Amino acid sequence: MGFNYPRAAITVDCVVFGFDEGELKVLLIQRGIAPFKGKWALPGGFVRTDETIDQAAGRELLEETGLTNVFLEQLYTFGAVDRDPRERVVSVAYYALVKLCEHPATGASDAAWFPVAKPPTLAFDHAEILKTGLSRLRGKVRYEPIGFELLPEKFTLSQLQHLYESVLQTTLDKRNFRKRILSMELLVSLEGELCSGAHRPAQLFRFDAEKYAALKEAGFNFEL
Amino acid sequence: MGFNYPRAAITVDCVVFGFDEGELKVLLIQRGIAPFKGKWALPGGFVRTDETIDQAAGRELLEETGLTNVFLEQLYTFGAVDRDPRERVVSVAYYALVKLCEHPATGASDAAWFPVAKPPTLAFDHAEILKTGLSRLRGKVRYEPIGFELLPEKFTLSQLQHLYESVLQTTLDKRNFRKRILSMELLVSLEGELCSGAHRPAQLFRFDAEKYAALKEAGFNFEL
DNA sequence: TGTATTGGTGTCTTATTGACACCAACCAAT
DNA sequence: ATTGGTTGGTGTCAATAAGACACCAATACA
Repeated sequence: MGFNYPRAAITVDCVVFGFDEGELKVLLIQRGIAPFKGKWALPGGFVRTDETIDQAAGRELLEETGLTNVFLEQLYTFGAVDRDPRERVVSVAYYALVKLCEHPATGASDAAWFPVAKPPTLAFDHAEILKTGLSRLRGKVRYEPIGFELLPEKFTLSQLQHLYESVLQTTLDKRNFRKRILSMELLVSLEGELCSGAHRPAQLFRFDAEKYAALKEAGFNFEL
Repeated sequence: MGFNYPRAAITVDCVVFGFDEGELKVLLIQRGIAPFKGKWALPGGFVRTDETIDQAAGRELLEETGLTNVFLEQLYTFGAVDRDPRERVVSVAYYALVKLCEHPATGASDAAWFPVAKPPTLAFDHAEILKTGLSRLRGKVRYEPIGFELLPEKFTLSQLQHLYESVLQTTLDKRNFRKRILSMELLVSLEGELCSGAHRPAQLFRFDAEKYAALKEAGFNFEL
């Protein structure tokens, strides 16, 4: 049964997060065609029959934003009957985490970064998808070291703290934060490499992904 | 674009968990038709164009197992190209938690409960879906009070502890477990109602869902 | 030279976690 | 009636983790 029924189309949509100027941002595309022409929307498009859904998400991300080789994970599937005014479309949403500093150009001229706190009016049910993505990011950042996906390879402890404060919408004690994050021994201090500015230079660190993988295998749990 | 492409079919599949005889179980259906005729599979079927995916999951669960009014939540969407040998089928998987004691009959005669630890060979990629569901359940049971969905309305603290031990694959200290679970004040002691047997009778409790909803609203987090 | 800005550090108090052992109440068998 | 088997129910203490808290250092720029 089922093979002769009219079929829904399947799309992917990507909630692309970036962190810049101490603020969490989302990458949106301005639609050039109806419906919702001129409105901002999540990058995405139709899934082809010869590619997996994961592949479709990666492909659309590359085509629409120029981004590749970024953290990309399935988020949730949205299947309300009327979510697309044209016809039945089921969308498998993904979320991506981008090292914004290393991908400064968004590629497409119709793409722009918006603060997640005050996005423009979005097409389709993309506001709901964004909200779901944000909620997932907030939940996951506390027990998986995915925050590093939003920072450059080399970062300072202050940058990391500000990232967490921004994502979790809270403030953290500097000494306690440094104590906890360093006690996990997942950060490698890049001796001699400093970050300068109109103030005392800061020590740069990088996240040791291999060490984390090994520890995780052995039962270690990252937490906050 | 996209509207004239050949389209994948969309199905739902449900990982239905139950708890019985101190063991976590999953409800499977023996397939009566090809492909995988005679093999065991997760209950599921095609999504109709006039229903949401959530509705499809609930409907298929009712049609194939007779279960209704149970905890049902989206799990993950599986979209490998060759996961169905007939043609391209994308499946949105759900997981359900059933109070097995209160739904003793499975309805359909081709349905049966299997221990999640040693399921039979499954059709399609259902082994992977089951694995994903189990992993989700293990993760979620620790920070959301969903374990109660697997127990009768009235239960003893020992039953609850055995449920957690079974799901989390660990052993828990009786006194510490009771101390923690009671300290949350989410269990209502049903005075005078006892559970008898060939031993000292046990106090029955029920989970106070309204109180949990209120506390959660105020920022409370259930944990273990 | 001094002022503004961010970087970096340790202690102490309090709260949480985790280890641990015994008696109680019932049923069943003798 | 007594005994043995089985599960129910309870509190303390030690170790660990969490959280509050303030000052000096290094640089750029005026």
